[in-house]
Amino acid sequence: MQLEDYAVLINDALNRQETIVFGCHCTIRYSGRAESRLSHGDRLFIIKRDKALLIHQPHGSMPINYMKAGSTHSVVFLDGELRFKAVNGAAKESIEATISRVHFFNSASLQDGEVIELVGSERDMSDMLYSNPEMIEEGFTAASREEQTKYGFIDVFGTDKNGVLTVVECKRYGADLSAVTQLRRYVEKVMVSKGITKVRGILAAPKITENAKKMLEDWGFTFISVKPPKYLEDENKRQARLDGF
Amino acid sequence: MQLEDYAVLINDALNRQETIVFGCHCTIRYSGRAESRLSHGDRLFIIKRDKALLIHQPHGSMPINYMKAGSTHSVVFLDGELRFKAVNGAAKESIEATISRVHFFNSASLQDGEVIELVGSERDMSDMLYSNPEMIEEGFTAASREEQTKYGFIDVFGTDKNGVLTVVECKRYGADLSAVTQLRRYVEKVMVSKGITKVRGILAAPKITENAKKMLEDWGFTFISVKPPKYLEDENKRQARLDGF
DNA sequence: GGGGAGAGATGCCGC
DNA sequence: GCGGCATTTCTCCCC
Repeated sequence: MQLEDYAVLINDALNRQETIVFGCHCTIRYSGRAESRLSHGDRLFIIKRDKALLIHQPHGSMPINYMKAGSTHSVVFLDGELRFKAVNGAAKESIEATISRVHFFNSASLQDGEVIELVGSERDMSDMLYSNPEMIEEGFTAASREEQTKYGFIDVFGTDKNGVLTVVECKRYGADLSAVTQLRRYVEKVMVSKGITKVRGILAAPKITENAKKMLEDWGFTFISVKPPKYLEDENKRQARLDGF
Repeated sequence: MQLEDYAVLINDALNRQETIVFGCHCTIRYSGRAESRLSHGDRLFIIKRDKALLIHQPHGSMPINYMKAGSTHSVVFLDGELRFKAVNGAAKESIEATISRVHFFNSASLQDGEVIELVGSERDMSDMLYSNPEMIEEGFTAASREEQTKYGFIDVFGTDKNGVLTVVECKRYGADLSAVTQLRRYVEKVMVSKGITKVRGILAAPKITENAKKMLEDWGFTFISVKPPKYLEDENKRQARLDGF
């Protein structure tokens, strides 16, 4: 297979809306929101049926260059090399690659309409706390859950055992300074909206950094250690127990 | 090629540290920080030489499941299907896929030691402002740039024409509420550290949301519209000018 | 389409 | 390793 033959192969596959994968030796230039150059090396190109483009180096998790779905791709053979060009008009972005060798190539009409089911998000965490307010604090009453209240996107909003309005902010990961400032912003908004000065803030997360804890305490807020729920893990544990018998 | 033959192919390629790509019909389960399930459909599997795993649906920019570099992968043929398993981090995370058909397969020893050159980051933006303080304000004097001052990671720190201490926070994208709270946090930290009450805050970004602008003004801070630098674009423009003659 | 916030965020750099 | 923060963040949801 000659290098120029891949131009036909790629353009045909693009027209057929196939998923395209090829490994090649190339240089790459990107221009758009930022700009980048990448000198000679082996990379993996992926073009999906929705015309999303991913260019990967042979290491690392993230694409080294990419373009969103709805882009326009073309390949021409010129001066003994393939000139690949991707353009996203809406985003005013473009990628140009000069390909001097193709190591392998494949394309196929992949079909997949499935949507992933994911458990353990922050939303699941706030659902859990809303349904089990005693996990927040003894005597806590949950009033609203991740609803667009006029106070903002508050995860859980309610009153403590003393009837004090309380904002609960959930983080599925370790809480940092920005989590505290976010909570602070919500608490201040509730205070201004309600015209009151006593509003509590609770940060619920698996853990919290030292600096964030200090800032939290400076503002009189409370930290509670909560992990996001994992149904499948619970299933596995139950299964393990059953298997034990 | 029989389905079971791919087990040998994949395991051999793993041992040779090749970059592996294959399209297949499968179901996927993930368990780790969160948990997920994905029912039958066609997907693209990528395993890199550093053992990073990416699983893509035939649409969208992001992998539907993934595992970081340094994972352990294995494939066995069982009950007429391929059982793929990836494990990482002392078995804290794992992906299991049941593959009922392989549409295509490729592996190759891709080599690439190049590092991308990228222009237009926030760092480039703060460099630009530090070197050209008149872009911030007439009469501005820049004292430090993105240094680990005892006040935190302040992008540009200096004094305005009246000698008032000023914190400049850069955003390469549109500034939002969290950008304002970040600036606020730095300003407050400088005020406490220096024991003074008059510290200015300037937010430098291409644009700012309406709510963020309101909060900024409530706090007496200033917004200036600055875009991140793009050398290549400048080059192109210069080239276009030259071509015009 | 803009705004706001999460993500199995990831990756980078500094201490 | 943790911490703090940018990212060509991307994606989703809601107004």
